[in-house]
Amino acid sequence: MSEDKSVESEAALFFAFFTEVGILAQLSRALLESRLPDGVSVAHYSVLNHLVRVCDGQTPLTLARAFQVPKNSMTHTLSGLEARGLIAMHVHPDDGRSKQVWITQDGRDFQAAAVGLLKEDVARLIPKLDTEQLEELTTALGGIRKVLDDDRSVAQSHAGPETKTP
Amino acid sequence: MSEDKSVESEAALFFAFFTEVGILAQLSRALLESRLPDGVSVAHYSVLNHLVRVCDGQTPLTLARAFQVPKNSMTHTLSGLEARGLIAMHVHPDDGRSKQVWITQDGRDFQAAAVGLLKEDVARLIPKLDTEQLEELTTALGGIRKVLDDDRSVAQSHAGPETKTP
DNA sequence: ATTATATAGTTCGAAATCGAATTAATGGAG
DNA sequence: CTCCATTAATTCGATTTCGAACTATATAAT
Repeated sequence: MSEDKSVESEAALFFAFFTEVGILAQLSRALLESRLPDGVSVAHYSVLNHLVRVCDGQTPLTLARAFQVPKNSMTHTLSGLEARGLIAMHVHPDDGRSKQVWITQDGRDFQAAAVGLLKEDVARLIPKLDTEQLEELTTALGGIRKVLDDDRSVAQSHAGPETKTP
Repeated sequence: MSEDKSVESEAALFFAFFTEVGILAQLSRALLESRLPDGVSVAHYSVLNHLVRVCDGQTPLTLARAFQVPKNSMTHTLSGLEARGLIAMHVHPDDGRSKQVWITQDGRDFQAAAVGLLKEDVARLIPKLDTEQLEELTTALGGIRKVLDDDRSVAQSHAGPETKTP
């Protein structure tokens, strides 16, 4: 094998990798979506999950950065959750411009129930997957994520200073 | 290490993996989107790319399946491309219900130019990535994709018979 | 031939997403 | 204290996405 691979083949590999990532993301997203009750989107579920598993009391902007979405998208998602009584938002005690997002008991109950919705799917799929490989892949993907994430500060002419990862 | 991992930790790994996949997909998608000219979406670009790199003359439904999107979404994407003169659609000679999608010379020119839009990004990122690892990862992800894809036929109560992968 | 069923594509309405402009609050410079 | 630049969140408008209903062709059964 030639050590000095052509730029083209490297680029092709680059695209193939991200194509595969994109397809996998779409497949898993579609599966999750099909399991969620009507009116609750993947975005809703993800935020609720984050509030339970990481922590609540964060600001909308912090959440937007954590999920790599524009802050107005997060506003929309949060207002949906608030309308359903799954979260509560209060003015931030230290900064009148900002808010704190707290999960409610209903929100916790919902999240706990939602985890079970995928139980069957996970049980069916796990035996078909190599758990050890999955672990290695997760680590490796995390590394690539970091590379891309760090690069975002560098990427020229990408105007928007908003939406940066923590 | 215990051979008999708990279901919970396996499920957690499962979620961690797909979370990582989702974040990577969003990052790469956002980068691509920021490079495309105004009015051309990632969906437009992907279809155009497919027509050049795989083949044109396929039907909208075939394309929808290839991209894992509902057929009406593909209709929308294709009409955008047609309005820009990047593709042409004709009634299928063998089936009056169906159509054939052909890329135009303008479409080919556009696709050729678009590849260059990401050249800088690829050149900047490739040195930060392990090419060999990227290759292994792509293969491994493809395997997992296949597992998920095959599983879709099994996944109970997933009503929609439409949108199946070729 | 006629009818029923299935398939390809479109239309329609609802929801999600996001860039840009807007409003409100903060914090610093003079 | 006042002004001004900055930051957090929202609102607005345009686009994308998708499920469900619809139209038209095609295929099979009788």
